[in-house]
Amino acid sequence: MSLRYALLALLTSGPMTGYEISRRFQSSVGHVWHAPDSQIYPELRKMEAEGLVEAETVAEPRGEKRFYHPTDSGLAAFRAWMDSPLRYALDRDPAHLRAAYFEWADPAAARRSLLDHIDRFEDLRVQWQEQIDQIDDGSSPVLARRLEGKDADERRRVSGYKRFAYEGLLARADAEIAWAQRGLGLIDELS
Amino acid sequence: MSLRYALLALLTSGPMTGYEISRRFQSSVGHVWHAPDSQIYPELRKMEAEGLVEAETVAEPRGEKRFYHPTDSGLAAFRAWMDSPLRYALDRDPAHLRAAYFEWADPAAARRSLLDHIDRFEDLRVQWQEQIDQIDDGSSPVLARRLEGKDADERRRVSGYKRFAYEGLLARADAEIAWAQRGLGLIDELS
DNA sequence: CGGACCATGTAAGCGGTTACATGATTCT
DNA sequence: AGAATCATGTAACCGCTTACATGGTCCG
Repeated sequence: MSLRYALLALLTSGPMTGYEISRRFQSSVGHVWHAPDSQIYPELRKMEAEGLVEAETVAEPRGEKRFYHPTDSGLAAFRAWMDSPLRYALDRDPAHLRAAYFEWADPAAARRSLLDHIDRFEDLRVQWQEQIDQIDDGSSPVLARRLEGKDADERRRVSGYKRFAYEGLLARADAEIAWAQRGLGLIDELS
Repeated sequence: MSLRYALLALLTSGPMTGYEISRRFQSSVGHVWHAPDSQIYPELRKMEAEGLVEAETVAEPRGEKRFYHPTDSGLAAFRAWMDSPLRYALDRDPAHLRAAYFEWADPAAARRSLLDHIDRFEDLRVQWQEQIDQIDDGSSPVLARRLEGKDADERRRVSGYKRFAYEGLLARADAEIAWAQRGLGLIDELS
């Protein structure tokens, strides 16, 4: 149910075609709310049908393009969601589930699970750090558009919250890596 | 797809009736893989149909009870899962999604989101700490049954991995709380 | 001319959520 | 007698995954 809010969040940075949405989604808000194209396009249509977004057709050198933007009611829905209580997903964590029963795994396989865990979060860590660097040096196109025509205070707010979100992810990655590394030691100790 | 492995994990501690499974699930493996009764009972039937678990009917003072236990093929499936690569869920994190766009929220609502986040993880922290305490003082019935008839080395392994899993969750809770608290400061600073 | 990128999806299926439903037994 | 716990689900729905599909355009 948050997909539409993720899409609205993206569209508050400016009008975009469906394709731009799908690409920019991956490189920005998709880091906190993943969605494949096969979900994005149908959801956009539903949102259009419900009047949350609108497409404006603009003539282009060849063909024409449809630029989506949030409607007033879309912005209102987004703000209402921002002010509503959060709905958390229930805990479902395959890595910790498995770790709790490592006595049933081959020690080598248990080690592999933890090494995969470390790899995964190191990869994510790099991606998230890149996002933070882009926020800091202004090289994110979505954010740059979002900051256009804003005063210094608003810019600080907008960038500050993006940075804050990614810092949280980074801290999580560090915690996961540290945990998995402790686990490697534990396996050696116990097997 | 991990539900069945969570159920098998639970059943490796000893035979149980459906009802015992559903209760004990909540208080043990359910902490890392949540599932409601409405999912557990049908899944058990499917697993029975596929020969992963078997129920033994035992006469009781009044009526009779069906005690489920994993079959050899169930244990093999569980071990195979333990040794297979993990499948991670894609990132979908409503709290971080929202935090990244706090400039669209009323500052009071943003604060409330973060305070809810802190509450949630403090509650979870308490639950997880209780689990760790129960592991340490032997007061977890599921774990106690699991340790029956095992030698000291095996006991250390079984308890050690359970503890390790919960420690990871605890560290995560701490990180989430610290993050949200930083966020409260940030909101004050920026608004 | 061929490969990367632009552009936009459909369809089947499943895992999970939510709401609802029922009746027996044990405890106070 | 009434509440809590035992005991076991069904049904509708939906968000999401996976696999597949198609054709245009730009660049080297």
